[in-house]
Amino acid sequence: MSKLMQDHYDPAAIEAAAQQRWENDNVFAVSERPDQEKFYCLSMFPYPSGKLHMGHVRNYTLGDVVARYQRMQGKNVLQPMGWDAFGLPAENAAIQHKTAPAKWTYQNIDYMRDQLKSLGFSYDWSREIATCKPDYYRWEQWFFTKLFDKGLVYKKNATVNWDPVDQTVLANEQVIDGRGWRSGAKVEQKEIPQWFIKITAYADELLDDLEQLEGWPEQVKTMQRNWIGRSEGVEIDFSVADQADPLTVYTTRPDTLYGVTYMAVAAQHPLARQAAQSNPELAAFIESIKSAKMAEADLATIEKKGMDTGVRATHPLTGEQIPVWVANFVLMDYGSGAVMAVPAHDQRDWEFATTYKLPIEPVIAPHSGEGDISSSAITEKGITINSGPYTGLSSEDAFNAIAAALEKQGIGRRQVNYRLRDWGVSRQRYWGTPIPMLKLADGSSVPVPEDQLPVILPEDVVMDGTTSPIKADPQWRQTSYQGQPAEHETDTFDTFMESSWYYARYCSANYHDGMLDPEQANYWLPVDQYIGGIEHAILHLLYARFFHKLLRDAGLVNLDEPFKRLLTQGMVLADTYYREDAKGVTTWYSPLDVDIQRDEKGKIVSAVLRSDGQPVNYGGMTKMSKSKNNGIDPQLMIDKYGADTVRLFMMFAAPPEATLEWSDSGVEGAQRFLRRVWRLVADFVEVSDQPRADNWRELTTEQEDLRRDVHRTIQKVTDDMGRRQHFNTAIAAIMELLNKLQKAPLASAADRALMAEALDAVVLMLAPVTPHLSEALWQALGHTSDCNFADWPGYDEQALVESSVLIVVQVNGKVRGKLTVPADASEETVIKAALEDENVTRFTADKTIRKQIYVPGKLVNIVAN
RNA sequence: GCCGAAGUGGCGGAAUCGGUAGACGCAGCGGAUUCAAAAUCCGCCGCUGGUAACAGCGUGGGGGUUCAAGUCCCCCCUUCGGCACCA
Repeated sequence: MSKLMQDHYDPAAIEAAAQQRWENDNVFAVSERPDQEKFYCLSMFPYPSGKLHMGHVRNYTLGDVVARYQRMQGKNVLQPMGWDAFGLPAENAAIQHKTAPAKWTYQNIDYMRDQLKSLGFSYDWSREIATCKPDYYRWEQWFFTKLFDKGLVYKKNATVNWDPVDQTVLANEQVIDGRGWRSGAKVEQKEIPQWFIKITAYADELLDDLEQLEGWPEQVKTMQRNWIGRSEGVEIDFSVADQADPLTVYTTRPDTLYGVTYMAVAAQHPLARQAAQSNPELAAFIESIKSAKMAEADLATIEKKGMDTGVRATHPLTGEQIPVWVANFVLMDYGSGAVMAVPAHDQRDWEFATTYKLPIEPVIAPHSGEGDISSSAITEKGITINSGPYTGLSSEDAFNAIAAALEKQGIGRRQVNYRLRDWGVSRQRYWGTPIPMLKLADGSSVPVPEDQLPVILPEDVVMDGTTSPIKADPQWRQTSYQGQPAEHETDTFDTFMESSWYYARYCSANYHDGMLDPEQANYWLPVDQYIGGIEHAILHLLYARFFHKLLRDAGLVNLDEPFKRLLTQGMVLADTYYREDAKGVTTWYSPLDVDIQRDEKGKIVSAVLRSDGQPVNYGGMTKMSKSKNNGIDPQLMIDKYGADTVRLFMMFAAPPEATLEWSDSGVEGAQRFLRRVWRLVADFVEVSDQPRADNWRELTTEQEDLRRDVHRTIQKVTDDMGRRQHFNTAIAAIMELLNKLQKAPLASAADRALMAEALDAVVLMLAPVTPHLSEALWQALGHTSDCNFADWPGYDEQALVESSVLIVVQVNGKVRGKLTVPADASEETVIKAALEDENVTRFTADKTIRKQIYVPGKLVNIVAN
């Protein structure tokens, strides 16, 4: 008999062949088809840092599985890919390698594109975007000038976070623990003119529309709600002696107004500066706290410091004189840069008052009656005390009464406040989109006229390590505006700008007449499934949602939200191993270079470095990182096992949201399974010329059971992949079925028909995860259609019907027996049989039966004592 | 501190709506095949006791609800992620 297919699974050969066909035939390029249901599947695009890491592989495998599954559901699936190509690493690499950021970036893109192709992802490459190309960023510049015209852009001279390593300004949202989120350098304070976009104008909508996002994890929506931080309070004016302007503060607790014992202002507050002019001690103090870290995260943990300015404010209701302090925990940029302090009912104020021996005056009796003002503040609401005419009111009533009184006197206003601040988009970097603004001789700023866009960033530059090449080049800056000399803005945009609208650009990636082709954008949008790391839960996703609303208000798209369903994938971890030398210096070793030793039960007892046979310490499972040398290069794994094996392992080892622990032996197990699938098909193909039954009417009990298993598996895998997105259990179910199929006979015509049906289903169900293998096996099974677009297997309700069921019998909740009964057996019959079970009677013999619980088709519980 | 998620065999994980805890895989052990090895195949595999049938225990800890709890409620511990006194 001739060999119809190779009996050995050779991933390298079949993967290359499949990928070549897909590329040659442009299989995954799509266009709008109004008659077909569309599905837009998007994975967060990568920064082209050099090569793919496992986190990318996981993210893009998840996306590809979803895209391929939806394609097999008959949908018109768009799955694009591109490059978040601007960013600081390119500048650092350029300095290090004495090359230009552009060149480095383009080389990385070329390499990583090949890697993505070698993983078999079904992208429409005709829509590839690189954000550093003028035909992308020109529209971002254009849109910014439109926002300027609408009054949504403004410039302000503001205190900003200065990253001394990256030489750049960071938004507060981008500062983590007082350090730059990318460089890790300690952030300093600096005043620089900045461009801002008014995201706060959309705060309410960004908050309210979260409710529309039913396909988003609740956890992410909660984070965004907290980030926006809407609060309702009152703005109160405190008059200050010898000052025309009052000291204005915002509070959410006007009910505690009678408990104000001091005020606190920021170091940069005009009142503090003025007081410092005649008070050298105060000036020195202000100088000392100005250099301190000012990120909100750090404010929480720094030691609270303050000094009395000598200035006195007047209490708006009692007329009392209140000392004004300068304090290091008050931010000039947040609200008015001043707060009223109520130490009895605010923990921070309490601690500060305790430190500086300031009075603490309780004005609220808490509802619970608990709390001791000598040990901490009482923040609970209650009934007002010591509050003049407002005494005896509930906190809520006091809030309203005091707010009304202040409003009547014109010294207070009810106000909604947000934690969210406007988006500072200026960066002092070179490798970014030039901000399309011109500075005129009179110091004013105007947008670059539309016919002069794009403002092109020169790519052929030399980096000196400190100054941006466009800042260093006076020629580049010079231009004219309406016949007058003008200067280009030399700052560039925050790279979150590019990633805030790329999802929309993909819909008409090659459109030259505008930012978006609204017709194409409105066909594809919204993104039906967005997939990316949980670390983007706030910043990127909030900016992208904001940008979408801006695009909508510009008439470019017509929906409120860009991402319908969101999947946030967990990190990829690996084992860490290290040694510490005599000086306490730690060296980390790659898990690939370490051998594990186990005891007879398989428990790990020691680890040695393969090169010298000496022991190394185990440092636990942590996120793959360069610093711990535990990154596993995806390329090595693809070369060794093939893309399908890597993809299968990634999907099988953990559910998507959980962390994934890398395991070499787990990868081998994945490959073992694929070899078994291959061989089972090969064995079946050997008998493919023998007759098969053409109906399911005359099956034996064994054949019926097997067919039921096949259709149950289809049912489960369909639910797991589509609704639950638990790909690990889908794969487990397929593995389970394969174990049964391997034991099934091929002797009769019915056996062979059954196997043919089962193998078709297995190959198709695996296709989203292991597309190359499935394509090869689909052909081997005699199909001429394209596996990528084959119909997802359906299940036969008839085949699922079972004639008998297993009933668990419990006595007092403990399993004491199992019964197989006809599926249509009555409750009485089942309970009777349960009571007669030999092991059951052992536990009921000397007891009185009190109760019998019957869960149809599942369980009987006999309660006896 | 607050918010969120989680804690299950030697390991990764499963148990989807309160109904057999440990599916599937890894590791391990025993066997077959082999000159031998790899590969492959078959079997065992939560802990304790027992030849076994079976029994007791068991889902971070402690309480509770229920005929029945990994799942629900209360308290506590630990880990991870996010946030940072929000005026």
